[in-house]
Amino acid sequence: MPYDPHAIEPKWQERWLREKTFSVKVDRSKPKYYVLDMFPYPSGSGLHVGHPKGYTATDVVSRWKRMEGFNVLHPMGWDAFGLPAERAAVRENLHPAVITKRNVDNFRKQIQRLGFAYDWERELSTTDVEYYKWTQWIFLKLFEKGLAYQAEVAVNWCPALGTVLANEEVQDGKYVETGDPVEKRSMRQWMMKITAYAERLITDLDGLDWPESLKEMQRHWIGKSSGAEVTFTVSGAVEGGASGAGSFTVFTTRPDTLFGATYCVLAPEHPLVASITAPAQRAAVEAYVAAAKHKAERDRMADTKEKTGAFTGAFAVNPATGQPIPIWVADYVLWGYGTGAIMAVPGHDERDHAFAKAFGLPIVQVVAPSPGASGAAATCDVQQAAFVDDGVAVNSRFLDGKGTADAKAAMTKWLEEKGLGKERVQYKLRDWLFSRQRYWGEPFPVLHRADGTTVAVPDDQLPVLLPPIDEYKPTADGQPPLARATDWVKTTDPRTGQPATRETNTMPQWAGSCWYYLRFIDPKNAAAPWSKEAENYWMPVDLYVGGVEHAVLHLLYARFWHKVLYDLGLVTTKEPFQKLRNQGMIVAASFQEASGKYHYPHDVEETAPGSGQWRVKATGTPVKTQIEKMSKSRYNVVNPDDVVRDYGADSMRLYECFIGPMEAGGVWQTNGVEGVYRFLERAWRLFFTTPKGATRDVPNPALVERPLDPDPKAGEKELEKLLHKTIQKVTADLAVMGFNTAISAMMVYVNALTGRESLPKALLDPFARLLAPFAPHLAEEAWASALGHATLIADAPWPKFDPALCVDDEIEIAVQVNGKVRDTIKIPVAADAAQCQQRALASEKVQRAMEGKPAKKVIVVPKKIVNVIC
RNA sequence: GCGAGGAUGGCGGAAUUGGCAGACGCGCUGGACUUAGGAUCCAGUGGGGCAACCCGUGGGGGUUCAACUCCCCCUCCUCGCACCA
Repeated sequence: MPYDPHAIEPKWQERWLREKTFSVKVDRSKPKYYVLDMFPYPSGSGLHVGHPKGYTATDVVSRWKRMEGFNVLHPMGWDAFGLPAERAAVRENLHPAVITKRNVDNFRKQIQRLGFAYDWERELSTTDVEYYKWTQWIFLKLFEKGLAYQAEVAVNWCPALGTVLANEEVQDGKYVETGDPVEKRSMRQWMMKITAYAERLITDLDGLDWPESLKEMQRHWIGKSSGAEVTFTVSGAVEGGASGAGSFTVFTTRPDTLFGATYCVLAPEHPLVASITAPAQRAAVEAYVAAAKHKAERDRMADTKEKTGAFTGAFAVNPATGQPIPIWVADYVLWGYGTGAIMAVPGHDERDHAFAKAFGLPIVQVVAPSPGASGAAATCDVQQAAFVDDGVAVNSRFLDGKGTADAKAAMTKWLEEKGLGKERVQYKLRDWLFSRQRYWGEPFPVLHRADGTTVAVPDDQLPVLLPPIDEYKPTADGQPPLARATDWVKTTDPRTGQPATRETNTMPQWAGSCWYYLRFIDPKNAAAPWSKEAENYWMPVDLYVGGVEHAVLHLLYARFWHKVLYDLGLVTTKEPFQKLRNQGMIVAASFQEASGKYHYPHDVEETAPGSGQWRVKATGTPVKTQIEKMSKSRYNVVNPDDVVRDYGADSMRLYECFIGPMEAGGVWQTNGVEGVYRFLERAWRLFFTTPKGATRDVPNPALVERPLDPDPKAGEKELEKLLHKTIQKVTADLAVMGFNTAISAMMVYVNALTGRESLPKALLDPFARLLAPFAPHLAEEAWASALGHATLIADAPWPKFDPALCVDDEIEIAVQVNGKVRDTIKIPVAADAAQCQQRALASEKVQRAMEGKPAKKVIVVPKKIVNVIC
């Protein structure tokens, strides 16, 4: 029986588990390496081949680092709170914990089948009481610092579900999953003051080894902009008599254009709107504000082309010109950003320009193109289009002639001197809405006392357990599910004996994932979330791998909590994840009829090989093929269990690596799995053979314990060089996670060894170790049964290469004539330029290409190329 | 609209960062072994041409002895963000 993954894989997996091979402890005698996967949400549908792409990458790295002598921490756990389990609980009438356990067991089994080197002793779930106890504890740290607070905020409320929804879950005023209508409602919610950390969340990005695009996304999300705030007083001289009381402040990044501010706009939610609106305008303004209220914020942002608004009848004084300018209400000004009010400079802002055009407001030019400008930056007709580039101030009295940067500074200084404004930095980032009206999440460890104050549950009474309830639905009067546990809700404050009620909101799913990487370093600690010793040794995470979909939310929330913990002296690193890489998404072909109906890949066939035309096998209906994201509804999900069943875990792992660069994603193709499977078979046959008539493989008799044959004709010295080059290549590729090219190099090596009559073990022993991080089961089997080692290859040292053996004595270089390759010549690697030139010119092909003309110039790049110019 | 990334054989992808484009794998073609092959092994495989050669890295221009790689312009694709003042 040839290579049979099923005969060897379970055996080694059991042994790794039994011997706790990958369980690690703090060991100061070794350098540490902490490799972390973004832990999964254990869904009911199980793993698909996309998950293990990242897991395989981290596993290869952790096995390699381990062989390099590092003490490698590589844990796995479950981000298991969340809505899907709660919905399934309602559907199946089971407790969400039961559903969760079922899903976790399934995920664990699926993951273990792939032979990952996880320290399963550290497994955790965010739903474990011993885990969420500490999530609550950390929450209280934030609460005590004033970073967790309650506020009335506008939320997306879905009456049908009885819960608030995240912005991403709402589209066109409907819940994306069910289509139930969603309305805006003002509710008391828990908020996290992440905005207090905005500046540090931006600056500390600089020191991180993360994809630049991802850092950029976070910077944009935080959205820092510098400018000034300017105070406008409402002028009393209004026709119809709106009282001139009040003033408002605007934020602008272009204080230099203040002279061009020809009107102001308040957001519909701005409190001043009601008080300044003139009687004659009242009906129109109120109608406009009411209409704006009904538009979801997302919709409001969606149609940016049509500008709408209403004139309040009031005027403000432009502090620079002293002139009254009208105050409008318009929904293009957002209440949630800046001050909810703007000064409009239609000459130099596209939105203001569009609005001014729509309502016939004056447009004034206050910036002219710089003298040296060209192209778009040089043309300027502000009546036609806003000029938004930097330039030179005009029509701006004391600013005239100043460049934009100077003008900004001068105007800001002027405003400060007059007490009319000041410099200001503004962030797009808003505080984090931290509560959900759901059951399956961490209860807030707080008590609302009868006197209206909210206090922390004392540390020694943590955890606040999720109470059992009869139904996982909101109450009839719209309270969250936890309100059903009336005995639990009603309690007393242990410090004062005062009656109190418990919080019925729960924390969002992000809470548990904000600190799991810290629990992994000391998961069984009952006295503290983690020990100082463990934190000191293991942190920070050296390599964190996950999907880009967490680019902002999870990674920003976790960084925020980490910084709070840092300020509290609970962690010693400013940032949790030093190096981060994204794995690409795996997609697959799907097959769809013209009617839109999808078919499984095994239900369709190609009309003729290579035709690219496909049809349904049973009916002959033509289907179109397309490459799409894997999803159940598209019938194109590939389950890793099936791949393991057909080809084994090692092939699955290898294909995940070989499909392309790790961060690039790729198309899943069964043929590709067959390709790596064949490679493993060839590798296997170097170590084992099946004797005639035998059912079991025996060590390959060609494997011999002897020194390499020095005779060049034997070719073994050449193979030794190839071995060292392969070690060099694979090692270098691992360092940059270039798994696909590392495997390619190993394929070349195996192809070179294949078919040889005699195989000195010196050529195979290091190769088995190279292969071990990628195909650990096969490597262990070869290591033990064919090479005769008693210890695990997982503990073997990583092979070293001899740089001297990585260079050839003689190399082939190309010879060009006038830039075209005409010949290749073999020269000693040490040949100098003169020798190269001489050898090149001696070539017959080169001579012919030169057509008898003399060489005008010869460029020689040693070890690379010779180019003869004639 | 803004930002980032990308475009290389029939397909997935390589290319030491300016030095023989297409490593490796899939697919395909031919052959060997076979009762058989959808197993295995060997050979071939960017396009054109009998050939010498010519043409080829999305398109156009440029720099250079030499460009997938650097510069300018354009097209298309993917992913973010999107009235953020």
